[in-house]
Amino acid sequence: MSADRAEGLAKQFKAIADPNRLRLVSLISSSPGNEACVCDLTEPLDLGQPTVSHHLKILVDAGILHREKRGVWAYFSIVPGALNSLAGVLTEAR
Amino acid sequence: MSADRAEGLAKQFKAIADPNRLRLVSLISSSPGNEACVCDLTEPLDLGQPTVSHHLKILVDAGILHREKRGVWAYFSIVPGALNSLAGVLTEAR
DNA sequence: GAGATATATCGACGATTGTCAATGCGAGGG
DNA sequence: CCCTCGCATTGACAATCGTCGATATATCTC
Repeated sequence: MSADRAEGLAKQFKAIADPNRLRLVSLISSSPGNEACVCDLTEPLDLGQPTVSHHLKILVDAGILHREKRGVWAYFSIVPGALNSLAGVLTEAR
Repeated sequence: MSADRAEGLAKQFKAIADPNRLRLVSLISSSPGNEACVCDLTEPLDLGQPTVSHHLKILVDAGILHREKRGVWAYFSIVPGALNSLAGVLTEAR
């Protein structure tokens, strides 16, 4: 594996290598419509709103979550295939 | 997902969420016999021996690598199923 | 336009991480 | 027994990370 590819993959794995971000992904994927806004995510994680917003930004920057603003709310959903792509790296490197 | 489960999974993802550790896993899996010792891994990564040893320890502690000492050498191999288990978390949380 | 609400950004702080140089440790060979 | 070789551990350092309080921005309502 090249150093450049390893760098890119590491950034994506770093994005999900945090307990609160793992729970964010899990919460969003199990939400109605497969999407959720920040106000739905602060309470179950017991974190402040700026912290949740920060974690969501990291997941969006890594290409794992999609952000769509509708009115005052920002709805986050999982980018189709993003997690499968990461999973593929692990299964083929066996 | 419970906070405890998220904590445990995050530790495993953290172990592979580093470019040099991703390359270590890749190097070991593509080595003859699916194993390698530290001296085979320092040069391709361009890192010092203590640093490589440190990264390998993190991967062993996370249950991803297996360490077997034969004589003076320490041979590292990938724990069967460890990466598949992690990949499964990503595919089912979609 | 004034106020309320949802979210993003900023600045700061302690905690963790990746790396290295130096050193310790165990196994073999002479 | 001493010396060498492969590896692990320690201590230190800068860099990054997770979290929070304060503040800014944007959108809706009245």
